[in-house]
Amino acid sequence: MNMIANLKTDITPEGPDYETVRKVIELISEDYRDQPSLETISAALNQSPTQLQKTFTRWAGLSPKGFLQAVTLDHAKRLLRQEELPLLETSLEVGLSGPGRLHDLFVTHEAMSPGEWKARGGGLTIRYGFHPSPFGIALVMATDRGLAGLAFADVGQEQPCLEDMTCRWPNAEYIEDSEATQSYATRIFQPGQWSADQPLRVVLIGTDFQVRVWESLLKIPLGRAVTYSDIAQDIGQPTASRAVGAAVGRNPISFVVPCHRALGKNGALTGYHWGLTRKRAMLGWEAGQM
DNA sequence: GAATGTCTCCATG
DNA sequence: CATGGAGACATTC
Repeated sequence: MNMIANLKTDITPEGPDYETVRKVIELISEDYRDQPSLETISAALNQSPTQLQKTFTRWAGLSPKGFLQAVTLDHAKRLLRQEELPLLETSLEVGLSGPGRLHDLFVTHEAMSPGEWKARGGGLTIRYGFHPSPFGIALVMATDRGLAGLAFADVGQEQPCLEDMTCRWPNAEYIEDSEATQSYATRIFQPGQWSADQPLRVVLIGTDFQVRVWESLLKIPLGRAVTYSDIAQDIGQPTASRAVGAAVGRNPISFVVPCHRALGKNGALTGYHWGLTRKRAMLGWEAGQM
């Protein structure tokens, strides 16, 4: 439990702001029919409209109104439709020089061998730590080869979140070491520190099929989105969209491997392992980074 | 648009 | 070999 005490001293204000933002997004997605005004929302959260506006904008880089805009079906469709650039064919190297990726987080990745996957994490040492993030509490997991896991939890839900992750590689050795994971957290959640010069090292641990799907996800730049069938196409199995969905859902490095940029063919968000609210939050937050 | 129902596909265990 | 899912599509309100 002392991990929670540590949170306060870590990067702020991004951590606490998310609680407010989360409630706003939740409220809006439940009552979207009534088009709740800023006043209604702030009253429900027991805050003044101006204060809410301020918190929200600090978090999102967007006004609540702009954020709402960014999370509508219309906008999602727009993200999907920008087909002028060769999207999934774009290699990381090509992306490096592309102006559209200037503000994206750059990643180099390696995949574990099938043998290593079969060992279910055996022989692997994984260090982990909880850190505040713009999307709630982030669980960061790293091997000496690089970032291996990134998960999210709401306050008080750290334990189930940790189990969700450790179950995936049951034979690994786990060491709580938030000092070791801190630099990853800082790097990932501060767009100012995203740079193409020093890409983030990432290790993909999964089945062959899953790894191919995750590699495909890594090619989606900030401000774009693809459908599950696009990905199926990209990995050469055009009819496997449903299996792709399952694989996307098992992505162990959420956010860094941008599974939130995978949408249904009609632009609907369709699902997210760490909660649809978080998926909305990520898409909205990213809209504010562009 | 949203909600509901049906059909199909394929990785996973 | 059974299973079921973060899909796709059609139909209806």
